[in-house]
Amino acid sequence: MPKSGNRPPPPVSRSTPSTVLDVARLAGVSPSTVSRILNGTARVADDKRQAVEAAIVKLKFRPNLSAQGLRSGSTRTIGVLTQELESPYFAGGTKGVEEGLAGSGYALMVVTGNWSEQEGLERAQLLIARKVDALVILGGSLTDAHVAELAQHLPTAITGRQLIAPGVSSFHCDQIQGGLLATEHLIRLGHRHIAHIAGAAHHLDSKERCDGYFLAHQRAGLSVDPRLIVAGDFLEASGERAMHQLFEVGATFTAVFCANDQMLWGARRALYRRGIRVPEDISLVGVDDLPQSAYMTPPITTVRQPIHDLGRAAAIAVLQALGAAPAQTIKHPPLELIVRETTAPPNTH
Amino acid sequence: MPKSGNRPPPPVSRSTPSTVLDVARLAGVSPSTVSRILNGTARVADDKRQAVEAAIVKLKFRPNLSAQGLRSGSTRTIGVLTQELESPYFAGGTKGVEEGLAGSGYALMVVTGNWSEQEGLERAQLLIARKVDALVILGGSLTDAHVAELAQHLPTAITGRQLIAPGVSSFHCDQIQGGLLATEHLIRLGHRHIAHIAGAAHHLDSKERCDGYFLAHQRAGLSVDPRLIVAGDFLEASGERAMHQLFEVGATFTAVFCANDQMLWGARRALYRRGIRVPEDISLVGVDDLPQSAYMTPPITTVRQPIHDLGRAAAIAVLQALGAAPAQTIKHPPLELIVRETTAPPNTH
DNA sequence: CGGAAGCTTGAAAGCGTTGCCAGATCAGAC
DNA sequence: GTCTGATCTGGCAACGCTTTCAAGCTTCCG
Repeated sequence: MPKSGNRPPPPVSRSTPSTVLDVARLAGVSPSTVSRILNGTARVADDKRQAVEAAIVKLKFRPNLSAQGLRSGSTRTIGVLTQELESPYFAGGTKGVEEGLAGSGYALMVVTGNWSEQEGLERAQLLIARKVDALVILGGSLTDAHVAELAQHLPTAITGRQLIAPGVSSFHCDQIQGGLLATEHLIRLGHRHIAHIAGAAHHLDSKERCDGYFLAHQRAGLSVDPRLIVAGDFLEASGERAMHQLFEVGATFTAVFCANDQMLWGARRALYRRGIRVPEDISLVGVDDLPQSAYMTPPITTVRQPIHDLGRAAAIAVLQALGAAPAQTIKHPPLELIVRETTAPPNTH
Repeated sequence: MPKSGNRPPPPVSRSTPSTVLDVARLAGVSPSTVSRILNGTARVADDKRQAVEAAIVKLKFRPNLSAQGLRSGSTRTIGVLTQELESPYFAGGTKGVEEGLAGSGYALMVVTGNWSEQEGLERAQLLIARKVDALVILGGSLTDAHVAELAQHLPTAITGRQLIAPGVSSFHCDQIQGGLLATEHLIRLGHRHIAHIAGAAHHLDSKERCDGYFLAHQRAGLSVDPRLIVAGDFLEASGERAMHQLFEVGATFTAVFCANDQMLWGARRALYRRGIRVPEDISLVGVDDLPQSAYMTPPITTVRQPIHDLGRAAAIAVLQALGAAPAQTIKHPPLELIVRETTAPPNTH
């Protein structure tokens, strides 16, 4: 049993921080002048400015954000609703938001919705109760209506879907295209029996990627064996389960398109368990290009999702809505197929 | 080029939220009474309480946190200093903190130090400037002195090191033990030439794990070839580099203890590139047991770090310091070896 | 029946900041 | 020398909330 933390830390005395009034007194000016210098609201004589700046340094003065918030109504905080901190995909999005906010003076308040509509909504409302200045929603279990309703309270940006509503910016990649890219790659390699492990049933992304899968087949004049499509929930375990299922139905296939990398990892483990080689026996393509995918064995072929850029774009969009960033159109890169080593021509023994 | 976000969202009008005064007026009482009901500060007659509660619901009243913060000095926010949002290890810690805070009414403000002492310190100070009520530091590039100095301003908890200082709780697992567990496992399997890919040079964890590695050898009466120790920085790329280096020096080894899983992933890719089998030719052990490690091929043998529990413990500790959680000793599980499939007896061909 | 004690309630001050308004200062023009 | 206008500065109120203080009311005891 580790013993750390078993004894309470010794208490400590903390000094009261200084206020504008302290600074004003030390500099021999009024609080208003200090405020003006702090915010650049008006011209101030050079000697006073210097006196004030010296006093600020001397007293280590930092404006009280609660007071500023109360006065101005702005907390200089952006709320982020994500699904799960440990999901590499959403972590990437959150990081993108952080990057987009860098240097803006805005801080991040992160809450998680745990993939649940109910919980996501509650947490988002918590964020609003805390008076965050804007909301960034990453992906989503929330309905469009909910998002629109939240956006009535504050500027909102959402990634992973297209949503036209007052006060909301949305950033989204066409996931049909993602399914298309992945499946066409497989078809081009010569695969004719391609299975699909789909994402969570009610998610738009799942549907779109599946549509892309069908579209690729259609364009190639290929038909799809419906037994080759099995549902997952975007998590590793479901991918593993799905892969085993695929073998149980007994349909033949030489490749699998997984609706995301995490499910692909699970599927890959199922294959490993069964002693089936990748890509010699079965090819695998995923979606997302999570950081770990490049380090899997073999490294994974996948459709890169610009999740970083989407997060950054969302951050910049709300900053713009807040007047804290120059208005200009925000771009992000498109989906891109990253060919690594889980795909090869089918094994025609 | 995706077109999302190219047009600014339509503006929206937002109504002003209601205040205690509105509630008081509607309920026919004074603001003081409303406050008393909100905070349970004093007994209030039942009829007034009901009137106030009805008014709160009717007006959808939510207390303004900035005002509360200004008045009471508490923002009901805990600052978390992490290294990097996308690191699965630190994401796990952050999640632990979130769990520990669940239901406490405190929210999370996360900043990242990017592995840098300088940046970490700046971000922590930002958190303090924002008047977070307490600080949780995950792992760390900060010196003990810095942490102690931060703790003068607010209750602080830190994971990943033992630190006795006024106002700080620390939660830590003995990493010598970690190195020992991993290396002894290898020795027990029969390995006699074990390489070590060490972590970032100035990190205590790196040193301790390396010490454990030596200790295990010493206990088994084995000597260590110093050429078998090569430094990394805890990131995947460094593990890959280190593994190639190991082959270049020409010393023989049949197993590698990697100071964390991420470097192990890199090392494993180097092995894959060289066509060397795991675990038949080379055994691999890591530390952390990141979620992805179980899905690598083959699944990774590693020393599980209870990072979740450490984060949760840290959260509870600061809650206690804040008087928001019952005082009791906080426990967390010890390090544990998870034997999966990257280790086997050495190949004695 | 008077007064002490206890309970509930309202008035008001103030947390630290900002922004309006008005006063002060100064330069320049007549 | 006086007046106008521009420029700079201080006073003061207010943001929404909590909390102290004291007043009003009830109850109970002598």
